[in-house]
Amino acid sequence: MPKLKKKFVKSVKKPEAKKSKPASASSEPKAKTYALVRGMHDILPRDEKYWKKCFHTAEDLAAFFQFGRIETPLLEETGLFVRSLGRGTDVVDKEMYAFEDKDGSRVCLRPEATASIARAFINSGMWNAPQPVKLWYWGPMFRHDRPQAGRYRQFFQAGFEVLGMADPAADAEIILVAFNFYKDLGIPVEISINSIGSLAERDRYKEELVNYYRSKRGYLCAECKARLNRNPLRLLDCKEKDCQPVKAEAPKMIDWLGPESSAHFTKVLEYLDELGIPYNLCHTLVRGLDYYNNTVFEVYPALTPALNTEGKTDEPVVGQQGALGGGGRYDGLIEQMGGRATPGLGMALGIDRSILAWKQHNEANKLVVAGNKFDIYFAQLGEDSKRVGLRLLDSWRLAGLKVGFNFGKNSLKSQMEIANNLKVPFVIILGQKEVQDQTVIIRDMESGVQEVVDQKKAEATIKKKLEKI
RNA sequence: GUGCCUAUGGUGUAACGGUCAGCACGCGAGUUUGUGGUACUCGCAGCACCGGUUCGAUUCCGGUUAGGCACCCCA
Repeated sequence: MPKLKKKFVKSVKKPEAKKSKPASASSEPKAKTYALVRGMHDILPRDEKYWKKCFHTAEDLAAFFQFGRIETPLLEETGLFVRSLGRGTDVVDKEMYAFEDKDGSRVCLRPEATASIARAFINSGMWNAPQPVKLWYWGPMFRHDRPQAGRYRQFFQAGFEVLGMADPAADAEIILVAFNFYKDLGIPVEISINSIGSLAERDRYKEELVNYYRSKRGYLCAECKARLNRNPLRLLDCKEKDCQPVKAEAPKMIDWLGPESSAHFTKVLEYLDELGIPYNLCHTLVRGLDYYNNTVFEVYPALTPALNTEGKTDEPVVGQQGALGGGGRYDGLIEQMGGRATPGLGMALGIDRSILAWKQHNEANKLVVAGNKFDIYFAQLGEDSKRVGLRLLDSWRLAGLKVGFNFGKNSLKSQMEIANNLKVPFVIILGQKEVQDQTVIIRDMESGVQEVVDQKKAEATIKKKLEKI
């Protein structure tokens, strides 16, 4: 019987409820909604704590290592990247958001920032500044790649560049900054490092590599056969099983370094040893941008131990294909871009990816990143207490207190609930009575003890109480 | 850009060729007209889109879009 009743009530109620709603769905078609443009993503408040922490970590590192902040435009002349990154690189050939501006000039959204920084260095005569010039940046980059987890068409990079310093100490310093970024965030990473020598050395090595691979042509996958002509260095990237033995025996770049490059690389590694930064010598690490020489490195998330404890099959860890960050030396870039010959190097950290890896690491290890913390919560009752309360809130803001509040709530109960969820130690309550008496109630959330305090003394009282915790 | 997989409320998920698409979290209101962590009640919110098969499709098929995986490349 009760069932029937319920049914009956519902069937009567529902249509009525629909009618009473402000002329909606039934009568008028819903307005069109817009989806995100492919490869774009919103960074939502729920992720704010991660982004904030990343930014502050980068900012703090920049401050300590004395990098000055630089922000270059998102829009640059297309030629800037064609010249610096090099024709034939995927970034330039396939992934640029390039278009014609209204005056017919060819512009594009920056796919990376190093080229812009080289331009800015030259444009603003930074070679006259005390050397080295150390710069850092934070901002979105654009590449028209196929989106995947941690791979967006608009993505954020934090980058650090050192211009005007050839000393291998600079290489070590840059790697140290990258390493510290992850260390400070608590993301375990591995550094892969290699030296690709000078242009001439690299050319000689390429020749040798091609010769070697030609002799093994029969064992190679189709893709590698194509790479042999198109981009020999990429042969070293091949993941095809059959090519692995060939790869293992392949000549190594470091054996083809001249004495200068070799000494430079050795010193970089010595620095890293001294710093205790773990690294993997990676003979197959070559980078996709033309401007690099000598030291190149990449940062990878250290594989978290698989979740095999509960009989789970070792599924691949998702979204960990790419490097979190990477960089290297580019001694020829400034000159190539029309400036005075200036050595340089830098690296970029992929923030979106790093946060993804960070979240995965936290999830695997049951770690939680703290969000906003409040010292106190302010609960109000009635219009008068909102009016007075807002004034009090603002005075507490000036006093440096972090106060939670929600004037959209009218019941004390719901405000207490919020305060409880925020885990604040104290709640300040202001009702009609307190407005008249010019007092407030201070409630200790743990003990439940409340005291009435003069409004003028509230700030001092709260501060004292907070100190005791 | 190539190949493959996936698509259920804001989130995580369940079920089904056919009576109101279930649950949890969340959010809102209340039980308590000035007091939190529990409990209960009520409410909010969904079958991505377009087409086909069918008496009937959220379920089957095709396409689109989006997401994911591998490749490619890189951050």
